[in-house]
Amino acid sequence: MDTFKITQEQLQLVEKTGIIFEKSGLQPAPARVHALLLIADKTELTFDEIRETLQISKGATSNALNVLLNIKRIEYITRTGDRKRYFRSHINKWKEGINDSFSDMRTVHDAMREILSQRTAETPEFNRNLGDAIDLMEFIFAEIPAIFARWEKSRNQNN
Amino acid sequence: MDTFKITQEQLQLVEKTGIIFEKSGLQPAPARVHALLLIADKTELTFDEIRETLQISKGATSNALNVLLNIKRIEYITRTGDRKRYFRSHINKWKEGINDSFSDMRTVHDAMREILSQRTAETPEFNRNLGDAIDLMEFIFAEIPAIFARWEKSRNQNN
DNA sequence: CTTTTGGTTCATTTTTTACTGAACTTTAAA
DNA sequence: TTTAAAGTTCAGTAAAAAATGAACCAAAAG
Repeated sequence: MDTFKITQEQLQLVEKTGIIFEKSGLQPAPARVHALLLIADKTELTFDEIRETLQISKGATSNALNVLLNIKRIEYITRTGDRKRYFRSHINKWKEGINDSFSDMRTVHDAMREILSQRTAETPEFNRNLGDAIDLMEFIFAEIPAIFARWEKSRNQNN
Repeated sequence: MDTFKITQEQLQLVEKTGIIFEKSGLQPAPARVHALLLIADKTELTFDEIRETLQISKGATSNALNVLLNIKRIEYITRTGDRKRYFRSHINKWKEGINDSFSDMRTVHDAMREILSQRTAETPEFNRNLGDAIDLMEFIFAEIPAIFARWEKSRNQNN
């Protein structure tokens, strides 16, 4: 196992990016693991390489990896005759990932719809504004597939 | 002050919606205050109405309202000869709000760009995938204003 | 003035979240 | 048949986030 190296700058970027991922809903350790797998020169890291690099306990490492596997932010590969798992970012499937990032918005949207359906009819202006906001969100969601398609197209032209 | 009333069902919906808002980054008390101002039949509530309805302390109420005012999720109005402030959801400015909900995505996007710029050149496939993901995000952001415009248009037609 | 209203502030406490590390499991070598 | 490697699990603890409530403040009313 050629000992994997990371620079101080990279480690700082891991912390910085980790905080951004925390804000997007990940716990601290999973956030840093995810960042590490995007930043490290080696794109496939073992449990122990992650643990040592981030200086976290086995328990925290195990938990972080399983959290990230569950939400499909990472995946792992194995090698014949090697019991270790090699974890890597799921960046090759980023398209699904981007789609997922809209799902929080969808959840809020659904909640708004339920609220509107429960509201008193005594506040027509408020209800209309709320309805408009819901409408616009729906409109945006409906447009997403077309945007993906247009992107694919503009991309093929530039190749 | 005609005592403002809320049903058990509405209160339950406040809790449920509050949890959704928590997941989108709000603290528990601000999340519930925000939900209350969307759900209550009375759309303009005073400090004490909010405090009593949600059964939270003055400190927590003060903090929650100021948090929500800062991030522009609520606003308040005053009435001549009345020292109280009447808080209400900023739903009339929901368009800006929806735009804001993309800003978390932008933050992640910017982080990804920094990561890509720092990456080793030794991993071309990984870098290309990361670059593609960044590209698609940029493409989506660029399309948003046009979507807003199309929505306005389709809306005017339906009126 | 001095009392009341409508809050704010902040030290302390409570609650929640996250991490540690030791004990355990499972598979594969030795 | 023992040892090691690669994790998992979970009780206990540490740390962080959030809420309480008493003291405070500023403006208006009495």
